[in-house]
Amino acid sequence: MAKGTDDTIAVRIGKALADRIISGAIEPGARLRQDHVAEEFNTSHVPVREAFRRLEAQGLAVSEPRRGVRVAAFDLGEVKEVAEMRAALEVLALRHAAPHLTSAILDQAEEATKAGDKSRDVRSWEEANRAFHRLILAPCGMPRLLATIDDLHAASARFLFAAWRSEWETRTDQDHRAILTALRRGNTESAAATLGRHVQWIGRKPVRTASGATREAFAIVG
Amino acid sequence: MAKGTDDTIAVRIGKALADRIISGAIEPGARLRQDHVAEEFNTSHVPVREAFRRLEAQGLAVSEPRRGVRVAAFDLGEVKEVAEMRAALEVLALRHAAPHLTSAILDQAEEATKAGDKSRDVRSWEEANRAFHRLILAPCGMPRLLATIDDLHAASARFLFAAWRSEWETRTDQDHRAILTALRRGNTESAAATLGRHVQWIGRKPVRTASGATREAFAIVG
DNA sequence: AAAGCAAAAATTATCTATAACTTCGATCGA
DNA sequence: TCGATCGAAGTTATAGATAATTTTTGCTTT
Repeated sequence: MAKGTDDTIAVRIGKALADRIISGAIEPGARLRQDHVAEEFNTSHVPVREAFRRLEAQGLAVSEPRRGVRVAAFDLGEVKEVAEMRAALEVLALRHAAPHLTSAILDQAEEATKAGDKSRDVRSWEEANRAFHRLILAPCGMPRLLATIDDLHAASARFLFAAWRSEWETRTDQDHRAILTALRRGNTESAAATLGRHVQWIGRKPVRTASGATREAFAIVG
Repeated sequence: MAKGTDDTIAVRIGKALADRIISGAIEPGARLRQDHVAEEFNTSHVPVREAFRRLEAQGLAVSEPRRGVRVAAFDLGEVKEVAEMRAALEVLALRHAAPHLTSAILDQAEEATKAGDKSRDVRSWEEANRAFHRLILAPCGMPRLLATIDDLHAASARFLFAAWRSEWETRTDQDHRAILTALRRGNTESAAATLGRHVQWIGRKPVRTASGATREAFAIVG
């Protein structure tokens, strides 16, 4: 992944912090102190503050005036919300992308699906899954829509990593295959319907908490 | 409208600039120079830069590293894109809001519709229209969805003001009435379908350019 | 003239310094 | 002992200064 050595320090810090928040390296609710972050990245706090504004817009951090910014908390409600927004927007994107999909693109998407099925950890599964979605949606040529979907994918990944912190069992993704088959046949509506259902599937999984009790964890698995 | 005297200078500048960009007071493509803005608002450029990041996230400005930020340009393609995103997301919001709609809310929405029909200028029509949509969608209780819709409304308003800079003819909004009637009857699907069509209606209007020629202007009118 | 180049001016991005506000803890009084 | 108040430490927000880059301008050359 290009680390973008040419973009501004603020952007670099923003990406680094986003990565940590998504991966769960920083806990929801944790305070992000500008001087500390600045010191870590060997900068002043000015670019750090700009990075915070970006994270805020992505919904990864929340800021209260004069009281600093913290990593955004989330709950089942937000997981559902993101799932439904993704369903609505990805279906829209797919309808516009479909006429521009080539068999080369669909082959790449199939490769991504296979890579996902082979993944032994969440992180690489998420990467493959995201690649699949991006491949079949990007040809829609709607930049604003794609940017919004990207932010939603970032949120989804966060939910996923929070629930499946370490354990992951390989599974074959039938939905992806069904979507590709429909697209190859030119049956856009069927592909869109499957995609819409697919991204709203919310996986559940019992998780041990620090106190030893078990609770249910939720995440979008698609 | 609350000017939010308690929020940070960066937020205040962001709102003020957003207002100017939306109203067309600053042309698409115009450069936003941080020192000039800072001087105008009697501040340093640090909060100005933070405001720029916000505008960037909203899609109202674009920034190139080391080369400053300019007011975002837009074309018919983006108007269509925003219209379709609004259709997808507002329909989603309405489906969730419908069970929580009270007749008090619907009465307020009807008032907003009447205010829109009476409006003699674009600005007040836009305000009434936005109020209508917000009233019937807010009860969905999905903050992320509502925030995204708000940004799309800002973009819509910009397109509208660009096309209908001054002239405006009053018109009665049958769609709004049909939506309210369906909602009062508890027919959510019918209301959603009408809303989805409604926000995708793109108005066209001949406009004289500076060079004297006429071109077509486009905007979402709903 | 037109194109290319170079120095000057303007502008962005960052750093250091300062002021204002919050938070936390200790002390005092009921 | 509990609660409130005051003060110190920590943190955020903004200002002012500096370095680096881009844009502009004017000159030179073809």
